[in-house]
Amino acid sequence: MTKDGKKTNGIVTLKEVAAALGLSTMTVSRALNDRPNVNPETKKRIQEVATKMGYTPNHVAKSLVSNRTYTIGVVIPEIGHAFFPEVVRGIDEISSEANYQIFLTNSSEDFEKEKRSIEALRAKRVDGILVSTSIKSTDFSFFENLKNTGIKIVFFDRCIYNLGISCIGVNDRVASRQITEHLIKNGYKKIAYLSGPPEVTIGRERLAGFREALTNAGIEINEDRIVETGLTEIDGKEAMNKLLALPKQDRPDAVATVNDPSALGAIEAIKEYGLSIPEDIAIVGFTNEVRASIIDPPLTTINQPAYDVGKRAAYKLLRTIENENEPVENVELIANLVIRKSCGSNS
Amino acid sequence: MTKDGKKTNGIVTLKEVAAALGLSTMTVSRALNDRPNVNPETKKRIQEVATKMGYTPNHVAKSLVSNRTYTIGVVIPEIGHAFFPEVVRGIDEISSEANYQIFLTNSSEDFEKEKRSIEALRAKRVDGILVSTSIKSTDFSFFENLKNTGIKIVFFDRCIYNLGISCIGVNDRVASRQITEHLIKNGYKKIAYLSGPPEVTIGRERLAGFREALTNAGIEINEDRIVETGLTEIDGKEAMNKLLALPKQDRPDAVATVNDPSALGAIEAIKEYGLSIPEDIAIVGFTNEVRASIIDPPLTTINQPAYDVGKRAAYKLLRTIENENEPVENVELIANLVIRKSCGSNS
DNA sequence: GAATTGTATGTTAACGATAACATTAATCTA
DNA sequence: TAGATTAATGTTATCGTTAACATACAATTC
Repeated sequence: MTKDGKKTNGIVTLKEVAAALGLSTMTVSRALNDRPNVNPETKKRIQEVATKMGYTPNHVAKSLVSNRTYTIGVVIPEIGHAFFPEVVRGIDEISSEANYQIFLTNSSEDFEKEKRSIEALRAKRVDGILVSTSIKSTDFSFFENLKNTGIKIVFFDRCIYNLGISCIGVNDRVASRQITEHLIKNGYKKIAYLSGPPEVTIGRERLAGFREALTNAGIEINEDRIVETGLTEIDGKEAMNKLLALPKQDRPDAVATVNDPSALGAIEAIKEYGLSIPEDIAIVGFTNEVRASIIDPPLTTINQPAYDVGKRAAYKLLRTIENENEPVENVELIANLVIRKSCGSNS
Repeated sequence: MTKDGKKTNGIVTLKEVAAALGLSTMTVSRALNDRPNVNPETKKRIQEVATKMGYTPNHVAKSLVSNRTYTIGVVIPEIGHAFFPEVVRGIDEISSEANYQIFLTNSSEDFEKEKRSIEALRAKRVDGILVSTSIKSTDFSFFENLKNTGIKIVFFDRCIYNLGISCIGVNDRVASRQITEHLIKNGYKKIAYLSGPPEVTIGRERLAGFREALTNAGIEINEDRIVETGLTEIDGKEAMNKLLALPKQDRPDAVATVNDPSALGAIEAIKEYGLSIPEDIAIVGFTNEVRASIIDPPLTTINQPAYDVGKRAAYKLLRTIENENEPVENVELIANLVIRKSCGSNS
């Protein structure tokens, strides 16, 4: 409290600025927000005093009036996967330009944490949410209910379809088919697949692309060579060890994987087993994360435009927020094949 | 508008729940916040109706009353550096446990963007800010003024000292000295250094550690072999090329670097120049990011406990927010030497 | 010069929630 | 059984800002 009985917690309010000037708060508000009908001289005086007093507008109060927070929530499943920080970089790029702040939450692939985070974001009245689902997000009704509360949502990378929610992803299925076709072109026949969890779109789509490639090439699919596993290095290593334990005639001569981390884990397993890449077993990844180009041998993979996914997703969400009639759409960005040595190509 | 003239934007308020029950908002508020003096039966009825109506508390309004947002701002200089996502993971871990949300902003090493972000965070009335400064954050008075506004701040990794602001970092100087000593122990004499920008603590401290090691060992410091450069791969490559262009007798037999990315860039330069590592030139990094262990040859480096830095920084900030008398402190976490092949050791 | 228009400013109510105080009815105390 | 206590609920004011309406006065119009 000051001596005249007014409270001061150090943060200057409009009212205090107004009192210092002998004006009403409304006039001060108008001046600081560049509204019309303020005497230019008054305005200048107000701005000077406001600056001198260290006034910062209180967006909490503004939000309460305007029902807009200029804040979006970003829900990612694993910040430790190099793909996601790049996506976040893209999201930040677009949203900071538009003067939105982002709440980042990391679910660590835990659906319960994901749900709690989203509840908290709702309570904080974010204007919209960008979501990449965890591998355990199997209860679609949660997102359906969420959507029915009226909050704007855009999925990215890992989407749930048929909910009337936009999705920004990559052409997973086609890219997966292409990289598999590349292995086939290089002469491999006994091609195995380290598949991601079927609960997420990327898991299903990439596996589907793999199957398409084999089927199109008339190669019979040996289900024993398709190993369902997780998305981490450790998962990849474990799954590869299972394949290496197969009888020699069943062992694959090439392996396609759901993503780079699992490919890196598989490479470790193959090396430890004493086999060489690509001579004994060829391998390809999916993501093109930072390690792909420097691993020995360099990993043939699919380049996923993570930064662009982030930009596009943020852009779509902002449009959905600001435009009542923004249509729901499914965007597939192009992920292209990056040929290195691990697949037996010599380029 | 509904037929009885009340507005509904889809989001249910306390007042609406109260009206539906024929109670006052206060009773409903008490019931939903588990306050005493509510009839257990009434409480149960209120909770049921609130759930049925899909009520979510409005934290914006709560914040206006309580003057607390349960929100912290995180300002990082480059989300593309693998170190920072790990730090963010640690921050998220602690803050989500304590029911705080984090605003993430990426300055891209741009001081102006950093300042704008911090202003925005202030306007959003975050309870505190975690900052790792950009390499261009040279105007210390900005942070001094910021601190004087009363907002709680904790620096991490890249700090500014003597401002009365806590800092959670690692023992950069000592670790840098140790890794240089390791090179000396391995018999190298003409040791060069790719130094980071002197504007950030890590740049100054690590260089100081390097100098200490040479001085302690009685090795004269050749200033031509200390190249000031940035923190990225490209910077490292450029700087290394300068060293490679020195007359042969001046060329270093070993290189220490400010961080792993610059070491990786330098490795590229050395390889392209046709020299081999560590036979012709040994090299060491600093960070122990994901690529360090899989590059050829594996990179000897300093393991920086990024995740722990994030946890400790978040913890310190929350304590500073919630405890009026929390002391200012400088915490140095221990970063330890990780010996691999690039330094000429055979372990 | 009365009526009109426009400019600069002020007043009141509202956003959604809670703190602080007020009321009512039931229960206890001596 | 009067008076005090407690439990359950309600009323009012407030957080910082802005929308909507209100006022005062100067400048313009006919």
